Amino acid sequence: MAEEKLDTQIRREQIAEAALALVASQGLQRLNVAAVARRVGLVPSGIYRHFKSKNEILDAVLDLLEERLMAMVQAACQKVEDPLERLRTLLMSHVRFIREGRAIPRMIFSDDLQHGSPERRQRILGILMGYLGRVRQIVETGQREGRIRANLDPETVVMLMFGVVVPAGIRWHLTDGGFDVTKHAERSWQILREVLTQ
Amino acid sequence: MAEEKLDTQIRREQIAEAALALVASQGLQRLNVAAVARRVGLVPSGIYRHFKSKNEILDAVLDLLEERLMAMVQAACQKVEDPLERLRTLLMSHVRFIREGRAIPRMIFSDDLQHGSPERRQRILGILMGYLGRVRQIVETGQREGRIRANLDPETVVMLMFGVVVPAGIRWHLTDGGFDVTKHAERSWQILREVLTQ
DNA sequence: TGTACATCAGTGAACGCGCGTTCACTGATGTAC
DNA sequence: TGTACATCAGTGAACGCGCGTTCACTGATGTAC
Repeated sequence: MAEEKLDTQIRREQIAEAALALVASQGLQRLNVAAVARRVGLVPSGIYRHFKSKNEILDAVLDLLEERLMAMVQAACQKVEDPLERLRTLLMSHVRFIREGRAIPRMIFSDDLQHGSPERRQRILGILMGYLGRVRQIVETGQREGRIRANLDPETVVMLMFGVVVPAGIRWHLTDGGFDVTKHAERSWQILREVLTQ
Repeated sequence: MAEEKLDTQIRREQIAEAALALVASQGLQRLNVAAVARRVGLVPSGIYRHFKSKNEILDAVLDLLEERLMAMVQAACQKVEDPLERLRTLLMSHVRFIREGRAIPRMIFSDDLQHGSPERRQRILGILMGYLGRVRQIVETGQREGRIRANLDPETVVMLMFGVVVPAGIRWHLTDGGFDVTKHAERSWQILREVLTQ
């Protein structure tokens, strides 16, 4: 089945990526060892040469997830300077991710994950808070620079941004892509922008 | 185990309620026939006197869910007249539900459910759209009455409301109730209200 | 440069657990006479 | 009012499937001499 023997380092990456892709397209519930194995061209038991358990794979997936979330913020910050534009860019990145079926919000909201071990929930919370913290920094910078109204609670603003992305993702998935996430994000942004600046 | 023999009609209700409560407190993943049975004081196989399958139980739970969502809107409409106040009341009802651990948002967002049969996804989408439609009516009424800015897209407004509730629920669950949903909803509402009226 | 050996990724069969579901049986409840 | 019978909710044992995981074995790769 395997085309060639590969170093465990490489396989670990392949496996984590495969698992993430599976979660993205089919949800956590359908993430099973057999499917991951198939995707990397191994037999199920072969997975255990590289990971101790399915749980360990999930941890690796969470690492990937965190990496990507952070890269997203970083990219937005590098691309544009203005805080408002950064927020808008971030929003649009999320929209792109949703449309490309890349699991970011999907995992954080999954009940499955939320009911894993306390350590895992802690980890998820950490990823979420780390991300929200970075976004809050953008908001706070905007307030200091006078681009965003100073009398708004940054935390609430961040949650509102979050609230544009998540329900949109849910609806997009439920309708099999029949919900126009882009349009929704643009309209929501227009409204949010108004509140933030006015 | 059973304290007494009960009519299947009564048992069906008990079972559906028990299942809903389980989903609310522990998530869909931990919803199993044995747990439901324990909760109603039956042996697992006893469940099958009243439901053909676990899937049928899930359908009954969805019925309950729809009922409660709609009752929530209805209650808000009966309680207050002003569209803005209705929206606010609705928001606060959701907050209460989250805090009381009643599964409403939890199920609609569950990946598990979203990857059930196409019929089930259709059903969930139907429930969601039915609910959002009712909320949109409130918004549109507000616009006709001049209480809400007419140049806002009602659909987007509804999604923003949705966006206040969902992420709050997620964060509340992740932190085991350590996130102040009420405060978040109040602050969000202040901001939203500003946009809606101004 | 060639040979012997160690390492380790990959395989397939088998195990075991959780869990939904079935089935023959029990016994309480309600009805017919 | 009492007795016989039918109905049907409840039970416990057992089954079967999915799936994560283990294990003995294979064979390719790379290293030592």
